[in-house]
Parts: sequence; C-alpha cells; structure tokens
Amino acid sequence: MKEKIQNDVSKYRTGKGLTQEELASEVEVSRQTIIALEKGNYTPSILLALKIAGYFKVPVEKLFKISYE
Amino acid sequence: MKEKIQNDVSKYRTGKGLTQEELASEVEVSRQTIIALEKGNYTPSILLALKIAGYFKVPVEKLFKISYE
DNA sequence: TGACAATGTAAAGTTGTCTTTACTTATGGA
DNA sequence: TCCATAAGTAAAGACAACTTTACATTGTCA
Repeated sequence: MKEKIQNDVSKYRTGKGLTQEELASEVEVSRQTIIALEKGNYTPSILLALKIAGYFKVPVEKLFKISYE
Repeated sequence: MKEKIQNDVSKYRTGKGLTQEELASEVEVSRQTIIALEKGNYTPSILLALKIAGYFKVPVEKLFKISYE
C-alpha cells in the first residue's frame, strides 16, 4: 500500500529522438534529474511533471502514474 | 520568468462541501499540507497532485497550473 | 585505435515538501 | 454564554527533490 510514481518519460523522449541532456535543457532541470527520473528513483514535483507533459503535449496522467506495490 | 504553481483545490473542495481535514484524510496527507497547498505556499509532488485530481475526478492540468510572474 | 557522444553512477550539499504539535480565531447551535 | 467545528498561523524537524561536479561505461565512426 506504499505508493510510488511510475513514468514513461524515457519512452516519449526516445520517441522524439531527444537525448537526456536536450530534454533536461528544454524543461530547465539538470541532466541528473532526468536520469534519476527515468530510472524511477524519485517522485518529481508537479511543476516538473507539468513542464515535461507540456513539452511532449500529453496529459500528465499519461506520463505519470501512481503504482501500488 | 520564475515559475510557480497555482491551484484550484480550495474551489473544488468547497464545491464538494468537504472540510480541509476530510480532504487531507482522503488523500492521506496532514491538514497542514492542505492548508499550505490551498494558500499556494508551495509546489506539491506529482503524487499528491495525482491523488487530489483523482479524488475530484478532474485532469491534473485543470487543478494545477504553471503561473509565470 | 582513438575520440566523441550518450548514458550511468556516486557523493555531497541546498532547498523545500510534508510532518507533528500547539496555539489562535471565527462561526454557529444548544 | 458555552462548546464544538473549521480554518489559520507558527515553528521545528525529517527526509526527499534537485543541484553540481566528477568519473566510468558503452557504442559509433573516422
């Protein structure tokens, strides 16, 4: 019953042919943040989530999901 | 060009006739978190945003918006 | 082979999310 | 008037988001 956030950022990023560094600079965070994010190592802020979803033009809910494990 | 998060949680909460405490317990955070959130004092995590949006059955984008100021 | 681009790992530091506790204030009903 | 409920303020602390720097790994191409 511990919730975590699962995301498909990596899928959308590679689908657009972007590097992690390019995406990082597009949404104004460090490359480390993108790496850790794609690895599912942490729960981003809604600000970052909205920026990334906005960049890929998909609803936040499509990129980020609550996973119960 | 500094981004902040603006939200309509208070509007949706009162629209449903809920108290801050009830909403807090629904989404499993403290009452303080709801108070601070409604006052726009901070940027919540995507986990909390998804929980609140899910509870009100609205898209995250409708509840939380990036505001430039 | 050597160099470069992309990704990953590690670690330490800063900031800020969220908690807990406790006190204050306003409103309304018995 | 008194009590209960709802909302607000304050402050200290835990821990997690995000930064910066630096080095390692892999694949590709001249």
